[in-house]
Amino acid sequence: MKPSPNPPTGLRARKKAQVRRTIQEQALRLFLSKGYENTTVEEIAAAAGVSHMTFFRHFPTKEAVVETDDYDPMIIQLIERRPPDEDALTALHRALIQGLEAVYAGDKDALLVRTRLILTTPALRARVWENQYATERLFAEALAARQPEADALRIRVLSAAALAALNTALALWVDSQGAEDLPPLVDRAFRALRD
Amino acid sequence: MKPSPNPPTGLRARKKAQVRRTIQEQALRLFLSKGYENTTVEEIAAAAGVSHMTFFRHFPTKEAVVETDDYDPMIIQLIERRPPDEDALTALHRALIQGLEAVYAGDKDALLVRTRLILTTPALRARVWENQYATERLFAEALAARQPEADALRIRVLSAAALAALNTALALWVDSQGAEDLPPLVDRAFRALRD
DNA sequence: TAACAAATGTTAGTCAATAACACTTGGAGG
DNA sequence: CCTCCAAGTGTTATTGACTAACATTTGTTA
Repeated sequence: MKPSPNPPTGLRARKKAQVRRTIQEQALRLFLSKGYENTTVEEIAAAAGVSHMTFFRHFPTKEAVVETDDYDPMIIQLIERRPPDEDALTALHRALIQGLEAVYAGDKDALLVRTRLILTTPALRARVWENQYATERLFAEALAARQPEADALRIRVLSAAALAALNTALALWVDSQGAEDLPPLVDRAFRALRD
Repeated sequence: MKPSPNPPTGLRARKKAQVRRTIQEQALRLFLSKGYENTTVEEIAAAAGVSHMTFFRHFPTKEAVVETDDYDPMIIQLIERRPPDEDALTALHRALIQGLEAVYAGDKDALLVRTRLILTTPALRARVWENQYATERLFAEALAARQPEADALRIRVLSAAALAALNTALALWVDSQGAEDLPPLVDRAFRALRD
């Protein structure tokens, strides 16, 4: 049994990753040009030069092809590293801002395009919120690890509220076509939460 | 052109309402006994003695059959009637509690069963959140009507956070099997929000 | 009671998703 | 280098949500 701490790098694995990337690119291109609902999985697969079965072997659902890479582990780490005397809401605020800066710096335009697509497509919005339900619980766990004394209801409410603040900031960012900068919007959203 | 301020009461309308009710009852019964995913629309329709087309003429999707009657208008009214000098978050808190008491008093057990079904079924959870996206905006509008001076971002964040608090309370209520009372949980959730 | 319209049924589709089975090809050991 | 295994893919068939077109039943209303 191999330890396999890092992914395989053989030709086979490279091909697989390439197919996955191609599917994702073609899907995004088609969604943006003719809309999510008007694009069939069959079309995406054809555009990527594979069969629809290959599509579903790489992505469990049509929605999954739009999903962001999972930022949760990064944010969780950032939360756990906040100073233990820091208020729970502040810790969430700072951790989210730190994580966001990293993503935002490299990806800004792509992030805007994809976020707009998601927020304007009901099926994709629903998918995102479903993910956030899980994220909320991870946040709550991370907060509990920091402060084992804390009230369970309180940290769950604050986790949910923090994600709500982030979502609102994202919505306004998309509304402004990216004219406003995202991190300041998130700051304002958290300040609104604090009264 | 008739004003039609109240629904028609003829035999036809009564039959239609009856069919709708029967479909909803049979659907809920089947969902609870064999699970949402394991129940097909065809089965529900057969149990209600209609064809699957009639099902879809009464409910746009399979998920819609579980949806609560729309409480939004009531809550909106309650928000708008809060004293104008009251803080936005407090207004949301009081309005939600008032609306909740009304629903809770009459419906408690049915509410618990249906809420549990929804929270344990991913497809239904997603549907609820999609609705809450709309509800959030209605709340924000109602708050803006009360206080035209208020910051748009702030009232949207607070609306989203209020719904997050309500959701968390509902989740804990379901977790406790209804042993805890819901209104106090909502109160605690809002207090957590206020720091 | 005749005529209209609302409600439902029948039938035939589309599309997402899954399953079963066959095929191609990279990778590891001899 | 060759062989064999398994990962990756293709083909085909099926289920289930949902839609469209058209026919049929059944209140309503004049």
